[in-house]
Amino acid sequence: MHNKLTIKDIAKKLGVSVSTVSRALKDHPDISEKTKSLIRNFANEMNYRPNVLALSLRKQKSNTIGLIIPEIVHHFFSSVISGIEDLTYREGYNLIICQSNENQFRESTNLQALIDHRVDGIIISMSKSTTNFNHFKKAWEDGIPMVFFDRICDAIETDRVVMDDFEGGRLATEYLIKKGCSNILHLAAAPNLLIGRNRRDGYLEALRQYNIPIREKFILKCDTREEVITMQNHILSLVPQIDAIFAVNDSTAIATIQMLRRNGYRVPEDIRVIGFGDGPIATIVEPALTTVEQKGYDMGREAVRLLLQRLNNPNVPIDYQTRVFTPTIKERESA
Amino acid sequence: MHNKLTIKDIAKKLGVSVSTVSRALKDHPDISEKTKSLIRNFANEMNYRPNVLALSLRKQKSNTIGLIIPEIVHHFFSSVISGIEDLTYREGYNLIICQSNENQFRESTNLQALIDHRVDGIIISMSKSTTNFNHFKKAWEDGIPMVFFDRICDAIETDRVVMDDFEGGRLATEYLIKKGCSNILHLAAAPNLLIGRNRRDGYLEALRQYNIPIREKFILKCDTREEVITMQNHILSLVPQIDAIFAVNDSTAIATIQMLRRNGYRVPEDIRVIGFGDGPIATIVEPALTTVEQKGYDMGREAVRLLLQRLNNPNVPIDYQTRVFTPTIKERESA
DNA sequence: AACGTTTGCGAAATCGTTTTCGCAAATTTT
DNA sequence: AAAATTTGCGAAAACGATTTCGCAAACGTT
Repeated sequence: MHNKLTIKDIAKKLGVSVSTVSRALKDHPDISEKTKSLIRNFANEMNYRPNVLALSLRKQKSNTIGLIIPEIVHHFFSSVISGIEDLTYREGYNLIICQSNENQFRESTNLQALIDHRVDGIIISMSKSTTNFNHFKKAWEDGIPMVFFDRICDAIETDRVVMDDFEGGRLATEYLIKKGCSNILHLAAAPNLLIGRNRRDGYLEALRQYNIPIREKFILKCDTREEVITMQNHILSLVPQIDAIFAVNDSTAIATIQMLRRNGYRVPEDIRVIGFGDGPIATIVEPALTTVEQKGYDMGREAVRLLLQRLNNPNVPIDYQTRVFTPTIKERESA
Repeated sequence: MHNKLTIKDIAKKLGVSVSTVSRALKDHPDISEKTKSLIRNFANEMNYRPNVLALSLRKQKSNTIGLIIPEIVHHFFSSVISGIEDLTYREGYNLIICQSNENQFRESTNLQALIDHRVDGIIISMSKSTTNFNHFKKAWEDGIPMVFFDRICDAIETDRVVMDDFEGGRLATEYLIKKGCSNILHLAAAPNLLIGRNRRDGYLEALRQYNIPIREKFILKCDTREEVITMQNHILSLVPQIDAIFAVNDSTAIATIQMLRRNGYRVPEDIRVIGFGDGPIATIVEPALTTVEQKGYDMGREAVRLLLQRLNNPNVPIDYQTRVFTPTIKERESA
């Protein structure tokens, strides 16, 4: 088994040197057409395939890029992976994927493993639990090209691909205001999450823009389906005073819609609800969820593009770039 | 940049030979404790990391396994990836992921790329459009260990991890029958997909078991949300004669439920609907979808286990194994 | 003291490529 | 016809590790 044909075997079989075979297969001008076609035909016939490992070792380039992602089973992240995979495939790169499981230790191990594998570059979204950035710093000092996306690490300077969460929060809130709402409840994420803070700040900004007073009690920490259930009574107690809800993510928004309907409220007639982060669940709920669209696939592709730009110009120093994806409102029925 | 320290550098710096360094780092008994600790300390201090590429080339083993998956953005598949990633990580393997996008040509290219990379083994779920199996046959003849999961290729003998789709189909149909239904429409997959055939056969078996006549017109090729919309009129024309629907997957089931409700039917009172393949969308729809549970994460882990079993016993011939995951009904409200 | 055995290490081959350098033979130039 | 150039190819050194083989020095045995 695994009797892989090598360039050496071909050379022996054909009575030429390995250098000649190598050159013939690469169409080097030093080799005569006659020899070239002899070698090429034989190689094709025998289905010769070069050993990528040997090649990478020799060329000091593995044509592989690494990806560290907090969680694969997650619509946004899997969309990003898909975008990354599509582009790397087209460009002839391979993709090694690691999952940090939101765990700093594992993230650090993954990073080391990728570097050990001599990947040409790394794309990362940081784990939630990461508070120490030494592993990133070390990799950065090693000079390995990195692109952060979505959950960026601001302790080091790298290329970045991010959503404009602030603008997303502002847009969502503005959308509700333009529909005539002025008492808007915000179901927010935990305050230590940058993303959540930005969305909340966008919410606040929209209120300010339209001269709507900000009320602290209209901002609730509530960012999971479960939490909606736990906080049901609290939320319902506020409902008589509000005419819209902006939830920090879709599953919270959907859970809220369902909770409201079970309690006799109509969406969007009585209360408008808007979410954040367009996934497959948004189209399933009734009424279909109006939400802020997150373009995971495109962000993935952009991350690859930034990385390749660096890989293809290894000695040209390029300023670190940050690509910002401005979200758009995906209008459906709930708001 | 990228001034990676090699074993040669260490040898030179310490005035010993490369072989000594290599052996010292691997704790070979031929090396004296004194030399060992000298070398080890230096290596640690300088943060030496072996070059995996060189190692793989020398050892003829890359410690990498390849995965070809039809679509990453898909709850079942991303669960499988997660299970695969978790176990490969724990066992010290790396994972190269390719996405065939349900495209035979790309599947074949991916396979070749993985083989070129000298992965130690490959885990695959076949693309929907694959009708020619030569690429698999060639890989099989090359002797590269393969494990198929879910969408297996029955043209070649390999290890397999499958759902018992037949039993799933039978269970789902039986469930409906026991609820008192006897005119059950089956929305089926394309006939070239084994999975779809098995689910359909399970459906037929249940009907036979309960002496319910089989009617060809109650089996429709319709396995996507879009197709439900295209075939809406056809489906609605059958509705007066039926009391239940068994859909080959969840998104079809959900699209059907919504289509039915828009047309004035109540689920499950007028028509019961059951799906297949429990994902997050099943809990979102109203009424929540009763469906056949698919354990993607566990299947992924099992695929890795089968593969490792072969990789760890390279010369022990093991009979090809097929691991069958028997599904269970996840009872919710729609059936 | 002569011989055998162990200890500790180095030289060199190997894995499969690419690439620099060199060198005959063929060809062109003078 | 001699000199200069070009053509076509091979030898060998990388890339970074492991591993077989060999060999000197130190040690133990009679």
